[in-house]
Amino acid sequence: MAAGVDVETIRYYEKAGLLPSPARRANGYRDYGGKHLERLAFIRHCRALDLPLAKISRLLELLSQPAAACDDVDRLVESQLERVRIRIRSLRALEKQLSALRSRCAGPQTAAACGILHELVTAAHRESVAHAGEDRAAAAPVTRGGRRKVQA
Amino acid sequence: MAAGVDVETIRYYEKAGLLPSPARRANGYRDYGGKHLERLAFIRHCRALDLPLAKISRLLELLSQPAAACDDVDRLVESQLERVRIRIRSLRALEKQLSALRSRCAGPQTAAACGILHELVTAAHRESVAHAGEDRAAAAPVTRGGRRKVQA
DNA sequence: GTTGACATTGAAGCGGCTACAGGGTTCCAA
DNA sequence: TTGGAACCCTGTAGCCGCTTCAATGTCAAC
Repeated sequence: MAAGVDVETIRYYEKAGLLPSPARRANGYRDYGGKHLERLAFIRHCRALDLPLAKISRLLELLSQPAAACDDVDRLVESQLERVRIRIRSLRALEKQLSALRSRCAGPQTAAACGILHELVTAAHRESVAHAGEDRAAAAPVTRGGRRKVQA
Repeated sequence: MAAGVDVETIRYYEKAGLLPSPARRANGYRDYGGKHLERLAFIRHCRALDLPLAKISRLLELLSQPAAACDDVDRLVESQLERVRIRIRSLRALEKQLSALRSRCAGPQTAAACGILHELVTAAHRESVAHAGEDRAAAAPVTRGGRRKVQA
């Protein structure tokens, strides 16, 4: 029975402690049983939901302790959902910018006349000026322990 | 003038060949000039558009060759836009799944009774069965050179 | 002179695989 | 029977775009 998962990925999970090491055949080949495959399917399903391996690990732990409380399962799903929504919002903003950018293209040009390149440069410039203003404003109240930035 | 970019990130760009090494002061400190800052701002703006460094590198190259043709600038933006749209679609599907999953939560439970965990396990199982069917179907015509999957 | 916040370098770590080198095994066909 | 393809093994390094760390140097303020 094929599991539909790349071998290297499985071995990676094994090394990472998400899958127990399977029994070996006489020749040293791994021998996966039903339990392994179910566990693997569970992992892949969770990965398809973009859960990080660390959280999946936690879920697997809970699965093996039926009496444990499951409050953080809900929290985990909730926070994952929130992450996904945030990512969608930022990608939508990105999409807007990129399609605006695309509309700057006026057909084959030289680099010097390229509307897209031109827009990228001026947008970058605008932003860097805005940043400088921000920093000047933020510098006044306290010298808080933010990460260091660069001087020119 | 602060550039709003983490120092380590800048050095990373320098090592990666995206930024030229700046002049040094007597004590060895880096001395950034206007050109550097502009170039840095350009890079950060492109990164904000989620362009990979390799593509940004290509754009910078074009910027320094005003006479070059800029056809691939358009293609680059286009393909980036396509990537973003695909990602949005898949994240929306994800959002759906996650919010369906969340609705399975019936308040504090033990792990054994947790609706979410339960759903995860059965969904994973369904999928693994579907996969097995797929593979059986795909195995018939030709043994094409796909990546190897696991046996149980 | 001592503290504290900056700067420098190089190397390692993150996540989640993916690829590759250098071998062994199994199976099928010529 | 031999040869080649297609699988398996182990171990290590690479990918991206940073981030973090350790060990050291420099500089301004108190």
